[in-house]
Amino acid sequence: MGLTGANPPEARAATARERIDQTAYELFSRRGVRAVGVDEIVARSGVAKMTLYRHYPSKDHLALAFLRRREELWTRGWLQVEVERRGGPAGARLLAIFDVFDKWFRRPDFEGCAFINVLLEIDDQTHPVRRATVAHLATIRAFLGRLAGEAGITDADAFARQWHILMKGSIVAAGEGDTRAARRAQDLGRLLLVREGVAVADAHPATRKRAR
Amino acid sequence: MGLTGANPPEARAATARERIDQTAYELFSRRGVRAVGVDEIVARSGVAKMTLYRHYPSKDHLALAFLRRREELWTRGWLQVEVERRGGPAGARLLAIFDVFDKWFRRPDFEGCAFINVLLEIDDQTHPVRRATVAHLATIRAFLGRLAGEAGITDADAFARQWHILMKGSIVAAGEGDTRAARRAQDLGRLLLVREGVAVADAHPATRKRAR
DNA sequence: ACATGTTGAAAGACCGGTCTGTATCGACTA
DNA sequence: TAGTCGATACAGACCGGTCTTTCAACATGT
Repeated sequence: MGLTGANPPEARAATARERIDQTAYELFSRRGVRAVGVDEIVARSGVAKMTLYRHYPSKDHLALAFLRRREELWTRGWLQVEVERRGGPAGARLLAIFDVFDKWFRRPDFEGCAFINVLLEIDDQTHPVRRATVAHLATIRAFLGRLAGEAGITDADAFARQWHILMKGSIVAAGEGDTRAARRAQDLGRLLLVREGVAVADAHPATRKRAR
Repeated sequence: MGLTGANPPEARAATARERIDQTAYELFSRRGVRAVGVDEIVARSGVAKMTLYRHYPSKDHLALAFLRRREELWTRGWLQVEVERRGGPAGARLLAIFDVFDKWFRRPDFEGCAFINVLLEIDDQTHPVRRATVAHLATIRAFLGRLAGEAGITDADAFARQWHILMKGSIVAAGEGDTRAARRAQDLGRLLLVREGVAVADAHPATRKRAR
């Protein structure tokens, strides 16, 4: 059939597909799924339109692939790696999420959370792309639940949902232009950890509130 | 010139404009600005397209008018009224925000926060519609700052920004489908009020955490 | 009271552009 | 020679925005 060659068996196909995936990642991450047309993806990736539609039967399928890639690169490959790299007890790693966010929010090309962006731009609750964003957000919450369990918190799911509210709220605030949003959410997170009986180091002196 | 009649001087014009405004409000609130076309607004409001474009020179102007109306009806006419109606000290009214949100989140036609929705669907930071959403969100924060001042909190702006993070985070969580998001955020808010030295009533027994 | 003129609004055709998705064709290559 | 890919044109729908036609309500002159 000649489908698999000798040297680059699917290297050429992977090359074209990878160019599509990477371009879609960059554009969808920043501007959402609806606001970016396939023509722009085709033009920027230097690929034929038919090539795109041979790899993905529709734009929605490409959007789903983008969300999977976003989880792979952002959630797992960046957020979780950066947090775990900082090590320490689980409580410290939970707080470290907002250290990572702080750097993220200050990047001039801050693009926001693609899962939230896509979630809010699709009204239809049954749309598969919207459902996928909900699932990917649940993946993030599962990571939080794991850390909560490690920290000895009994109701890890409730804790993870509260922590996730802090994360999502700070991301929207950063989108509004508040570059200190991560520190504000971290301060709230510290209060929650203390209430849950998790040992927590003091805040950095510069941002520490006066002692009660 | 006959521009102003006797009985309905501009009553007919106001009727047409009001139908446009109301239809735009319903559609934009739920689906955002980009996803709704002017043709649909024209069709659903039973108005001629030219009538719309005589009142608003462009769709963006209609979007700006919608955001103003949203602040008038939602922020001032609903949220602030419902919160103030519950009365009590400022701390209790801050917590009451999440009582109001709790009812809101449980409504089957929950539509989310239009300001957040529009904010996230426009990438261009200089776009006037996007800037308007930022301003309208600041209006909400000003309300929070007023309550914080009443509660005797020194840095009312920082407090308002933290409280707003809780509100926005819970709204996104509700959009994901978490109907308990308001209670989770309220619990975090209570921790913040206590830390700030504001007297706070205990949580409702049903949702109260075991005593520390 | 009646004819006349003005005006706002509804209906809908229309314009150029963009959307997703398809079809075609030519070049290159294994 | 078969199969992939890029380039391009195209189809059909929809986008924001403009324009024309038609009609009904009103103001005015006599």
